Amino acid sequence: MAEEQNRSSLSGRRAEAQRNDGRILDAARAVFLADPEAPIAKVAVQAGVGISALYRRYPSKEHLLRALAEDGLNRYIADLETALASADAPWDTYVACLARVIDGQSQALAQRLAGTFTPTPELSALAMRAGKLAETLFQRVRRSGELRGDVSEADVTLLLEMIAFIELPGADGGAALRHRYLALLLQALHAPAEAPLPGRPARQSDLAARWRTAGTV
Amino acid sequence: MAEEQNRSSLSGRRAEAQRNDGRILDAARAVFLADPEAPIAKVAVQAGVGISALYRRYPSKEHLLRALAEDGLNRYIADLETALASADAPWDTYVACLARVIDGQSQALAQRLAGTFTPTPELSALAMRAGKLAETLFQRVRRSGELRGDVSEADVTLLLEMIAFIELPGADGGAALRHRYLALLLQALHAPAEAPLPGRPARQSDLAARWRTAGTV
DNA sequence: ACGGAACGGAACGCATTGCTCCTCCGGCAC
DNA sequence: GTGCCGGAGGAGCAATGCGTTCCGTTCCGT
Repeated sequence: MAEEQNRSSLSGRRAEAQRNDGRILDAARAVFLADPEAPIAKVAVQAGVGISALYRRYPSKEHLLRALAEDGLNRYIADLETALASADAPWDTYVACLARVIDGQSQALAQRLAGTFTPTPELSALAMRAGKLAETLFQRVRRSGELRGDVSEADVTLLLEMIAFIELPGADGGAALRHRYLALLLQALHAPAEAPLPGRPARQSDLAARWRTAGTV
Repeated sequence: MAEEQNRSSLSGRRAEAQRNDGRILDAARAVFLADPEAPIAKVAVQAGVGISALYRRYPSKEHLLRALAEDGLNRYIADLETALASADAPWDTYVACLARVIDGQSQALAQRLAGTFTPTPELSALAMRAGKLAETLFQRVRRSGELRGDVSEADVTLLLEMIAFIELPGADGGAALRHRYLALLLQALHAPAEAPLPGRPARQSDLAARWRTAGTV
């Protein structure tokens, strides 16, 4: 049974199928970013395809969500690796990286998807890898001395999530404002501090505790 | 302490009814703050009453939501009026007021309730009144010169909403962190600015445009 | 020309939810 | 004590929305 026809040069129906592949993921990203509990039909409409085109690729809604999460994590990891590979000043690199993360909304996606599906070991591994990279990057900035001393990495994570919540109707959906408020926050995070912050820094364990609160009874 | 049962404290069934009155609103606030689309049964459970006790007071879910919104707006207005009546320095007054607003979560409540019910003229009037008060307070701070010049009132509103999104499982639900991040933001908002912010300030019309985004196509 | 891959979208069954309604309980007048 | 009545509890109903399946259609590839 030698029926290998997986050539990269596809045409006609095959080409449409391949195009749809990407369109469906893009549509899913847009739809579930706007409403994490959106019905699957909305994704199909946004992608401009029928429902069956969707089910041909993903056996269930959960599989689609998992694919989306994996995609988002990979983008996030790519941003982190770019920053880690940069030879510029740590602080400038960090600022640029955070801006890219905010733009890509990978953080927002991960956060909104939390609890809508059960993670696979593969996804957990990806998440752990991303966490390690983020920590390395953070430590580098910390050692550079340009970050105020009384904020933790978990603090920055929460602040980023916070910014990702900003959403406005309109052409850019509030992207410009997200950058604006990121810049504002970064000025406050830049050493030296005007005054110490009240309360205790957030801890990583505070963040981890949230990955289970979705639909439990 | 003597059990000061006033005239209003009626005996038996009547007393229970009156207690339930407050418990239901408190329960509704907690439940709908956690999940704006929670079923009404959840409120009943949280309040420790049956469903009929709830329907005896509010003819429908929408009425309950409206009552909750009105309650939240009134708390918000009370905070603003307290600040406006204060004789302290404008900046300090403002800081204290924002802290109270963040604590009361009235902003978060209003935001999460948006779109779940159709507002009555009375509610709109209350909202307008709150808006006027907030603007007056903001202008006073602006004239005091202690606020960096390149942020608008809508910017502050969005930043407050942003902070209100911070939510963590645990005893205080993240209240301490909300104060922490409010303090951080206020340091960045305090004049003089380290560097001008990118982008344009948010406009009131940007905010107003969101009060309709519930079920748009 | 024909087999079948990919598609669109109606239809199905299930889960959830707002609300109603019947039953029961406890205080109060007599 | 006894019967009445306001109030509470919670099962049940009807409606709605959802994920998934299924079937008829289109059109590429041979």
